[in-house]
Amino acid sequence: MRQKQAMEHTSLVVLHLLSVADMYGYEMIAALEKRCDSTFTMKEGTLYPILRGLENSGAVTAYRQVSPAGRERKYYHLTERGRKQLAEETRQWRAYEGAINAVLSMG
Amino acid sequence: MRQKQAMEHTSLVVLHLLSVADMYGYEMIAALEKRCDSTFTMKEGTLYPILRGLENSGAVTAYRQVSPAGRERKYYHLTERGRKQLAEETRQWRAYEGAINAVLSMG
DNA sequence: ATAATATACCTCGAAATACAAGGCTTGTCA
DNA sequence: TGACAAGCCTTGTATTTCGAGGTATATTAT
Repeated sequence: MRQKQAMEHTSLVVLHLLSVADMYGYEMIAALEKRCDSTFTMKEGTLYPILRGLENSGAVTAYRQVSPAGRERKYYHLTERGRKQLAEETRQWRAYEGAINAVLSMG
Repeated sequence: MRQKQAMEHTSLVVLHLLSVADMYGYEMIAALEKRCDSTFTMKEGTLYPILRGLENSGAVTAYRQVSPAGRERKYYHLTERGRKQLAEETRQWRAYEGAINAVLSMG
């Protein structure tokens, strides 16, 4: 049975995070966990393939940087193309949300 | 490529429709199309397996009835168990919606 | 010094979901 | 008669997510 916690709109969320600041994978997972009060948790097995896809499609670029602590991190940066994709996915989310709520308000 | 119109929360929507009135499959598709202004369209290949699952799990019961026009229709009726499932799925939808919007309001 | 834990990245395979594309039957209308 | 709408259904495929691993380095506890 698939988890009910399923993320479903992963790329939208990832793109939005990167519109705020460049981030690395592990950081995104922590940021999400905090921001949505553990309503869902993005799993690494979900995130990293998504990031690779976004990189391949040109929505993000990546660069490696060593933290003060000495660990290497892979930062992702949103491109102009990525911003357009974010705008489009946000629009689609609003439409989807509105449609579900329209149905739920029936009766 | 999977459609962007994906329904994702099919059972929630179906359960809610049936909380308003007993309905048959074809009718649900038309009702949804109308209610959410064609934002998404539930496909038959999606709906009928869902209905079968809900029936198997006891969330709905089904009965056949012949319309005035003479065509046979399979009506679905929401059970008490189905109402509980609807309440739970609605709660989860609200949480999910809130969490996504919390992330989108960052920055 | 050594063990354990946290940070940080990644991959593979299984399970779930939705849809396209069909099929079947009966009724209506030209 | 033929075409189309109503109405139900199934199979195969593509996609998505996640569980469960693996690897490596730095910190902390023992």
